[in-house]
Amino acid sequence: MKLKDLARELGLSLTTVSRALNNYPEVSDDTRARVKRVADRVGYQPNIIARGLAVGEIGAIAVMVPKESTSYLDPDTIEFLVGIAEVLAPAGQDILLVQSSRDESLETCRNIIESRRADAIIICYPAPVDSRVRFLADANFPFVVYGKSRTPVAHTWVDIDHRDAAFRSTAFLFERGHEKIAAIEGPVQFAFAEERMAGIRRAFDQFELPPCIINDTFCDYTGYEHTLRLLRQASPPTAFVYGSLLSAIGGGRAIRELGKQERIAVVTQDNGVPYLSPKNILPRMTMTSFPIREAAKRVAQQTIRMMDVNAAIETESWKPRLISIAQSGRD
Amino acid sequence: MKLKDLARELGLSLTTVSRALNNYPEVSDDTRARVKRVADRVGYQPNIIARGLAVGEIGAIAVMVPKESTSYLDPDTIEFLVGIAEVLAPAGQDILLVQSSRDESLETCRNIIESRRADAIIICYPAPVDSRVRFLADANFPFVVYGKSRTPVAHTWVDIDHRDAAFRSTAFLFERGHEKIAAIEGPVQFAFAEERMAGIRRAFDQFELPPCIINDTFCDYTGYEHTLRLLRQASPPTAFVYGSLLSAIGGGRAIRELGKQERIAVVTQDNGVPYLSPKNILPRMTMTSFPIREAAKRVAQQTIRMMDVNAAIETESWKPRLISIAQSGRD
DNA sequence: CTGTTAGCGCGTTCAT
DNA sequence: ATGAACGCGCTAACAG
Repeated sequence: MKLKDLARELGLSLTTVSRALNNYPEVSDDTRARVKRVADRVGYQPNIIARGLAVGEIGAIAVMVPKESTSYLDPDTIEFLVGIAEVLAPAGQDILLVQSSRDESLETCRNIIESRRADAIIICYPAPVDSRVRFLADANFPFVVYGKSRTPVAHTWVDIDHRDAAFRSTAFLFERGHEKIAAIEGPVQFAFAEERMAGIRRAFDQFELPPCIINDTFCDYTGYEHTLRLLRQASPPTAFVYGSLLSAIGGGRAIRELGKQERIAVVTQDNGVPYLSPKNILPRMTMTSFPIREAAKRVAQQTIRMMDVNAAIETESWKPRLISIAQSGRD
Repeated sequence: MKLKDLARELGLSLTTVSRALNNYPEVSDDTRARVKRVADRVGYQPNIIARGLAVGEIGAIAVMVPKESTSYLDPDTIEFLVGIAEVLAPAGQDILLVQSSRDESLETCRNIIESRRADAIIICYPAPVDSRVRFLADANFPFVVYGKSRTPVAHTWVDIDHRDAAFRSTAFLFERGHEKIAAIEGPVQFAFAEERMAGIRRAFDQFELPPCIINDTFCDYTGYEHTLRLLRQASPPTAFVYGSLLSAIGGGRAIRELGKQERIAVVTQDNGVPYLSPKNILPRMTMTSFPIREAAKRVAQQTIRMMDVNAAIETESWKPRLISIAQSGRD
């Protein structure tokens, strides 16, 4: 069923039918009513491609999430996607899920905008300096970044204040008398990892101690292995900071295995993933917490806003709550 | 940069350039080479929409996943999506992520095919009798279902043998002397839940005991609450079967809280989600295991196959492994 | 208020 | 081997 068929059935011209369906003001109310009624009855659906070609929009937004060869869509990324979907679906925008590894990300990005596969792009977890940002800004293509990068181009982004969160996490432990603290953080190829490291370093500087930071993929076994290794050292840490609950879970396992769960303090970043409840984890952990789903909603709203031709650039930084848990430690 | 621009740049006609890029046999080799070289240099990308309009294909496959009001994309669904993406991305097919609740799913489905938003549809977790199956089959639209439903229409599907897995899980416990077994299973609106219940009932029948099955959303707190409630009964179960690791995690927490982790046996279904490692869970659990990511890959391959006009209908059922863990129990 | 006409960018017959 | 012309289904100027 195409527009032409519908027009023939109604005895109207193609144009009038189109206008009636798209709520143009110049069609009479009863014509519009009649058109819509019949369209509804015969189940007419406009061909989205033809419409896209005519209007120059496709009704979809691409979400670029990182793909590393050994990795998977982690729970945080998923929660992010869920938040995006919650805003975009009611807005009638489809989501184009695009995974791309670091070195092909610019190419993928180009591909999306030149083939007009999407009307806007959301970049999730940018690199410290991300080539896509300049490219998209130059191309004047609507985009929003989830993550504060150092890319020297004005652009709209939303992020959690990772630097502040990491600083407070570390300081929290220092203030409780810990002197040997280890941080298990994410890969340096991501901006947020850099931000967290800056916060952690500041805390170490302030308490005049040399930093101990490890960077690796966030997942159970990396958290486990690094923690185990560190705890087996001659003078092991008495406290750990984890950049992700995933690593913290693995780290917690290592701590339990060594029977140290009463003597090691832990602070972790928590993104509020419902099924990764810290309640299940031992040892108990203090956390900096911000629901990534809410951040994602803001990203989506900003993206819709940026699709307006003369939208201004905005940035948003959200501070996580510190949820202090009575736990073991040196004090 | 459009085809016309490229043609002008090359001093060739639009047609020839198009044919050269699409590997038509009638263009001379050096013309083709020259065209491709220049296209590559100037970064020409065909407009996917215009191409779609001309060819009648859009280069995207819709994945319909259930959305329940209180719920989120759970880890299993995500792993499923990852598997889909692993196959579809290299095949040059985009993924259109579509969440829809049960009662609007048929409408959403219609919408997708009538507006030609996608070239094929993947249905994830069908209802026991799913209206979309008949609709898509009637419309002769390519689709594959992840999940064995009772819909009386021949169609291509891929699934894990849930009935067998659930039967073996339950029988495993009976054989170890348990007589009071409770099953925490998924919502009956999904076909897989029905399948699992059939398997569980068969085990109960075989051992001539009345079944105890609870149906609820799979998540931490439902697992927790049902388990807690049951364990506080007058004569509580000595063993639990969980349809999902998510519920099992919550259930395990309830068991630990009551200090019964040495006396309760647990069997769970495990979909091989990397970050939900059962290694972190107490009490230890026996599991029926099958990587949902692998199943998803099969689904994606089947979908690509079904996009061929005269593809035959195929069905695949995969048996999970039973991974027996030495654990507490009555024996 | 309604209809006619011209694109949107590409693939593809039909000529040459 | 190459090009001109048409159509995919729809929207948007431009008439009337």
